[in-house]
Amino acid sequence: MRLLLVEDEKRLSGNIKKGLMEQGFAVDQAFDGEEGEYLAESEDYDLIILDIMLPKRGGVEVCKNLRKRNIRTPILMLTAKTEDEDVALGLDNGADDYLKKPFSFLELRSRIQALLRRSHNQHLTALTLADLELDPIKHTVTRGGKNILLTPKEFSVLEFLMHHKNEVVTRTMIIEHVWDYNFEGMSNVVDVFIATLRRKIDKASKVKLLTTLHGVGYRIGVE
Amino acid sequence: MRLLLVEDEKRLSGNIKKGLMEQGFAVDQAFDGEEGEYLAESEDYDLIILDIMLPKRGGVEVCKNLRKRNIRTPILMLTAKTEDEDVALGLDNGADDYLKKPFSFLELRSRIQALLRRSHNQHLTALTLADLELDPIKHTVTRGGKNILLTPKEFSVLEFLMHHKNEVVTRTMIIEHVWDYNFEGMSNVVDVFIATLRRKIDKASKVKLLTTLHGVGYRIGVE
DNA sequence: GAGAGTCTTCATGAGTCCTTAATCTTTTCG
DNA sequence: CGAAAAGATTAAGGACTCATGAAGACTCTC
Repeated sequence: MRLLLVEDEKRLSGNIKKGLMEQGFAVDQAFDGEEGEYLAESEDYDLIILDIMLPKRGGVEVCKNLRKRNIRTPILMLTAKTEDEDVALGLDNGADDYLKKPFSFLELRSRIQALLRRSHNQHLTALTLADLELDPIKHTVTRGGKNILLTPKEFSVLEFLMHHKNEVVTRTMIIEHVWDYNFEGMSNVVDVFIATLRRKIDKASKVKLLTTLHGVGYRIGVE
Repeated sequence: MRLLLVEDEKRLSGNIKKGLMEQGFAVDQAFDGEEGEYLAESEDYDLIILDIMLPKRGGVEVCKNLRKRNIRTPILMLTAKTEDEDVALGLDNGADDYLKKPFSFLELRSRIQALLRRSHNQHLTALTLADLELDPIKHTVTRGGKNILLTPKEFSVLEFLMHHKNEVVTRTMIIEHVWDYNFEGMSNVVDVFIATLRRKIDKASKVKLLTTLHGVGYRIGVE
């Protein structure tokens, strides 16, 4: 799950990012409106968290511009208490929800999940494929009832694959959704993670779920 | 003892939370009806304090929806004096008691305790996991029959973990729930408390109940 | 306002995970 | 078939994350 956080207070931004990463989100940060808008346009996020008071370009304007260009990613606005009129303005200009500062992480999390539920409709429920099950809330994976321990990145990769079960997924798609945009190395990271996932998920079972599409990418699904 | 507080006036909500935490309750806050209902459904509380006038979804409706889904957690409604008809409506829809604003903290506390006493008589609430037992009413913890002395914070952390046994719990979740922090000052307090709990609970026993999920958080449960 | 108990921060060493790179295997296509 | 490209697999370092002891800060009680 990929998320853009546009917030200029570095300390707050860092803490939010940390909390969300613990939940398994990949988080990109922008520290002013211009940068935020640019990223929101060029990358593909599941959700945008947008502060209203921002250097260079205000949150409301960013929001408006994005909607104008037909980018429909859910937007959650952050506002200080003195910016009440801006909230209304933001909602008028295409924001989906707002949260007043200061807020707790619990609040933020439940807003995010509400928005994701509304847009994707799926990200909350357990993902299953044959006897493989991935529960994004409990953060657990089982195959045939047996618990499988995955590292955070392994979990994210698998989650992404499961969201696209029976579809072809390219390496670039995986990189773009699981890693944040700071990632530069054109390497075989993905291959390595696929290998690990195969070892942990497919090795013990006769039915192999992970298949390679030579020259294209990977696919998870029953043959 | 876990408690959900659904109240949109941030100042009032903050004060109530603070007072209740001093009494040893763990308090989660929600600031509108939607969020409150979501939390009440997904978490497991001993009591819900529910304001009637709420943004997005009124208290009466929340109450009704929860009962419809068979959630029987005791509900204490808060009402302004002008909302007399709503009180009746609320009680009809499954609320257990109400309190008129403004109220003193003493009043609130005695209502809460009355409700808790009533519900706890109906089903016993000690949390158990293998030979570990935590009694939120007596405020005691035993492992293998042996009494274990915990400080208040240690007790709260353990209680939170026990409510989510076999689930992954992130540091942020623990901080949010046990401490009255927002985001500022994420330190390694949680790590330290986990270490202490390990020493007091797991050290003497062969079966270790507390496990670390690297990069994610902690989990209590038998492997 | 001294002292006990509790909470929080800090520093260090231990441990795990991520990434890269190098080598081996499979697939593709002339 | 055989060469070249793509993929699989493994191992090692460096980066990041945790565990824990100890010291300092705080809080309550007397």
